[in-house]
Amino acid sequence: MQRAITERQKQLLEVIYDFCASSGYPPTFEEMRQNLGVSSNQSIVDLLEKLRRDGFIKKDSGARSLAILHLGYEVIGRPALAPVLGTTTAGLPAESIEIAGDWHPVSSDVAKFAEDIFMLKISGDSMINAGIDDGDAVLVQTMKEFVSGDIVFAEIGDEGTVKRFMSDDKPPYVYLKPENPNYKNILFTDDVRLKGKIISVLKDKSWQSVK
Amino acid sequence: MQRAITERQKQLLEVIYDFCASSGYPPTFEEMRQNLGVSSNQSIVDLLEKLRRDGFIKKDSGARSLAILHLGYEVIGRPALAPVLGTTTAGLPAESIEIAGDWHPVSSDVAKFAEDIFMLKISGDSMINAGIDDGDAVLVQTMKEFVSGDIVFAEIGDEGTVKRFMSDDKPPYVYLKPENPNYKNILFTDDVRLKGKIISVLKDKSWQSVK
DNA sequence: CTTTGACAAGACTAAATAGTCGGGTATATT
DNA sequence: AATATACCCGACTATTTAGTCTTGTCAAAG
Repeated sequence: MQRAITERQKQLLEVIYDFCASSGYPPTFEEMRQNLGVSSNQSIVDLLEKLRRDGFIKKDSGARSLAILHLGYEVIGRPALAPVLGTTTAGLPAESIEIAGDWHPVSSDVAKFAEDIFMLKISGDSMINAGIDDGDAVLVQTMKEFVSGDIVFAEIGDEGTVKRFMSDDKPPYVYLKPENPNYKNILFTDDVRLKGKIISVLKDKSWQSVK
Repeated sequence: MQRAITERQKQLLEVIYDFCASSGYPPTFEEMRQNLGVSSNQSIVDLLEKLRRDGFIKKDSGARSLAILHLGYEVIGRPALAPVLGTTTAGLPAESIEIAGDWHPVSSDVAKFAEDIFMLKISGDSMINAGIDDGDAVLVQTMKEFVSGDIVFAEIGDEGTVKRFMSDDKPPYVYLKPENPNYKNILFTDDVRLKGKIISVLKDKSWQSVK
């Protein structure tokens, strides 16, 4: 069960990247064959499937329907895509996260981390004093360790929410703090699972397509 | 010899852009038809030809073989660069802005505005309650009109600073408010010039290049 | 020494997709 | 009135393209 990228897979990834960079759109199987120097579709099919399985690309059905998601160890100059998982709440934890199946382009600097990054749309006003308003979007980097003061994405039961993580010497010790005086702190129970840290806040409609 | 982009052409351009942004690859004729709400291929062919003629897109033969080139009325489709102007202060307005000559890749959604966008590194803690910490970076979109509550980038004399713009009915009427109780409001004088609004906050080191 | 995974060749089929043809309307310009 | 431009319809064809099938090599792992 080898999951590290192989030399050949890396080469194909580079072929795809180079093609995109110079043409502006992704290559066909035929074009990948030529640039990789193989004569069989099956080679491409196999390699693409592995790249997809390991999260390097996304592949839909249809002509040229592939996109590079990120590169594991290399700088890539192309906007990569972060999955938009759905809408979370910055108010009362009410709404569960659902996979929206949509993708948002992120800068390639961010995309370097992208194995563990996703994007959430915020609804609610419980974090307005932290600069996160209703309608904003946040990029969440999944991680396991947090320090007091981090703004985190947490699941409470099966609901997702964004709050500030607080860890004190005195009661209530460890809790999630909404950045809005109208909301109460959320105490830590077994039901609360921290998933990641907010690394970027895209204000309101600035992240959406412009009309 | 009409060369201005028409409303319909602009709509198609937006359809293409939106499709690319969410899928990572360009749309087919069929997909463009659906998103534009027409039933004929010819409509797409015609519109594409005009967009191509006027330099908005490139079109090769083959499936999904089109790409948005650059701008006409907006920057589209490719990773753009936002100039990093330097370090501003979120503490006492102390340091003047200097061109750092550095560039940061931004997502293509942001890049649509990019003629008027720049990025600043933040030093100081005067905006911590608005979620902007020392070491963060912000994207500033230059604009001329502001509403109370906007987080703005302002020049005071020859120094740059990021604060919340406030406009009240009662004294002190119009002022810049640090989001940190340890700092005092800054009253509006002739010396204060609002330059733009913060549209994105990139937390701490998440925006830097990783090694 | 057998199995498994990565990779490849070449031929084939099914489906997606571009692109054409021959119309049409509306509006503005000359 | 005549001409040009932008835009649209619906049906049709040609081609591109993805994807499958079958077979094979090689190297590493158990």
